[in-house]
Amino acid sequence: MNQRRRPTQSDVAKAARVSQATVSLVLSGSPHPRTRVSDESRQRVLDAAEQLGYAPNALAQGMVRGRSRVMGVFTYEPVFPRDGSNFYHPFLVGMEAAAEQIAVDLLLFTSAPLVGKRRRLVDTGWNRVQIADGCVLIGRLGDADEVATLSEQRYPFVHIGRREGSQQLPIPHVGADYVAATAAVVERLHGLGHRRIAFLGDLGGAVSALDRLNGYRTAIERHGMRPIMLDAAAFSPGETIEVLTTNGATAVLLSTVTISPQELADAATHAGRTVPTDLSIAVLGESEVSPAIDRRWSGFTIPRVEMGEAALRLLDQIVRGDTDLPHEQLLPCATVPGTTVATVS
Amino acid sequence: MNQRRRPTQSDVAKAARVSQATVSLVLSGSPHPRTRVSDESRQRVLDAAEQLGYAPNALAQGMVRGRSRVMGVFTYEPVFPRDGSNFYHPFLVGMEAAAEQIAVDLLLFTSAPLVGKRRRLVDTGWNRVQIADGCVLIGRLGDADEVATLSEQRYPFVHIGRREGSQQLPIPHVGADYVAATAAVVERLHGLGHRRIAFLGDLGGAVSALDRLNGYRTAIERHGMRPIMLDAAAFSPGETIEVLTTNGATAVLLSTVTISPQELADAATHAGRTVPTDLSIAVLGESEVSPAIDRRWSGFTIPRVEMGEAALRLLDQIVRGDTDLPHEQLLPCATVPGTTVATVS
DNA sequence: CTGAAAGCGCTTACAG
DNA sequence: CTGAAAGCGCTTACAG
Repeated sequence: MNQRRRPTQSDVAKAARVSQATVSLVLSGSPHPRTRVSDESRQRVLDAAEQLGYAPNALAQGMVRGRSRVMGVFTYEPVFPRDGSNFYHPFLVGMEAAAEQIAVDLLLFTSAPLVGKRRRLVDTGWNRVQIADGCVLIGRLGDADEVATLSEQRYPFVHIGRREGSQQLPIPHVGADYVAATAAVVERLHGLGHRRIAFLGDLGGAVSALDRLNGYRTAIERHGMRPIMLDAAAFSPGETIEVLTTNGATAVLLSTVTISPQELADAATHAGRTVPTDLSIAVLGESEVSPAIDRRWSGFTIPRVEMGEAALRLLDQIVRGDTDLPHEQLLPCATVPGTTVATVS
Repeated sequence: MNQRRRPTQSDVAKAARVSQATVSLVLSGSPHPRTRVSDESRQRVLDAAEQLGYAPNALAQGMVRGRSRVMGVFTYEPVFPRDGSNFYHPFLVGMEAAAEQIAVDLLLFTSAPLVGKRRRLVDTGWNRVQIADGCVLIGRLGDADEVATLSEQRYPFVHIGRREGSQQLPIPHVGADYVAATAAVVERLHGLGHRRIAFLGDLGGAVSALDRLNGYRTAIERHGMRPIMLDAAAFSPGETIEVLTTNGATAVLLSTVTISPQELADAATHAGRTVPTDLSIAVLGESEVSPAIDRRWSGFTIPRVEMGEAALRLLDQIVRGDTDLPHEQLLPCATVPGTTVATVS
């Protein structure tokens, strides 16, 4: 009965007594078409479209234009995990803001089932990905092969988080400048009189961990200090404090998911050292696993909202075919004054 | 150079020395096709597709099938507001879980710009909406006309939150059973000996508020008690306590965004009444504005994750053309024992 | 200025 | 069993 299908350009054309092509020209033609339509025809088309409630089929437009004005967001883990942790939220805040400005919709690839703990992009999600003009990739579990495949296929994408590619196939990404931010923390501590500053981190090999380590080393060496690097995985909080004391450290930079700042502070207290009077603690950004770090911890925060925004903007430029774009965009981290660093006593 | 376009079925056909139609049949034909392909051809097609890295163009499939396996999520306010509030998050948790199971992707309509404080669905977003097979609508600011337009156009959609339509055009929705949940709270208090139970709420007229009020009244009358209904907008917390005392209320149900449970409790303390000894307080679900309610408050919570899941499931059924679906699906709220109600003293 | 035509990449009857 | 053809709704040269 009322189950009428949506009107198409042909319907409008019939009503306006023009050709379907003319309708297309009037309703969704380029602003500077090579062919013009008489004002009379144009008006008839406009009226008919209005009257029929015509709206273009975005799928058909997307197909012929090769663009859909949809940007994909692929996360290797669930975007909205059930456990209430909320790692991706800030990125999405930024992406939504940017999406509104560049007028694109965001497609979350929720159809790719989790295999093990992560989603497979290329296998299952591959043909789905192409619904979008490009894709933002987020997550720690990113697979190098998958990313390489995207590159090879010249599919436009931007990775959130620093990521090394190859000379021929660089990986466009938006990251945080951990090197500078970590160096700045060292500078700050040095300015407060600290001369024995330790680094407690996951010395495994993640890019983001290495960046922090590099920033630490550079700044330490610049001031002729001796680096004290501890692998968080090797010690319990109590042992860590012991080692710090043995090394005469008056400050420690924390870059690990193994020990929380609170655990470390508790261990210090337990050992009779007061934070920050006897030991300054600085946190090098929220960890990805437990993003919520209280603002009272001194250190820096990762500019996630800005990273989300920048990633979508960069992706948009890539999709538009802008060439000569930098493959790397590093955003500055914001210093957190906090209350856990102080002048050396 | 390497700027090769993605291979199409025609490319595969050429490589496999069959027709494009045969490729379609092999690669994305229905499980029970009316025409069969010889095993030999099939294998050649499969090999060629593999070799060329063929993946179907989901846009083209969507167009010809009239389905895209994309479900839209339309929120009248930003999904991810910058202020860090997080109203939609639980719904998205549920929708993502359901999306994975029914194998659809989620399209967030972030391209519709905010007009004033809200997005316009029909104007700007209208043709975008149709990229999706159907759409989940969430938000307090829903416009009745827009929803009516969707109904008239027979566009598949599901509203989250109870919503009355008309006889001819009912609005499919998933809500929470506030009536039953509120009645249950009254029952609980009655069981604890309370005989003068007040209701403090926004008596304005939102459906969800009326539901709670109805549940309250029904339960109150069932036990022959006298209803005590207070408009939260009319009193300060201090005055509220006064009125409650005057009315001899030993318990109060809180259903308002005007006064927070904590404010009310503080006012009670200030007036020399201890919670819950002298006054039991029950909270009738998280408010939409400040969703985080501590579990220590007795009352109930809104099953948002489940609502998100149910909404997407219902939408999927509607899209599949399931007829005779109930237009309303009410989910039970979970009781929160809490520590703010006690036996009447 | 306007219409007929080709084509985007697919699916699905319909002939051979 | 396989191919040629039509068509989904659009855009964009190309003739009149």
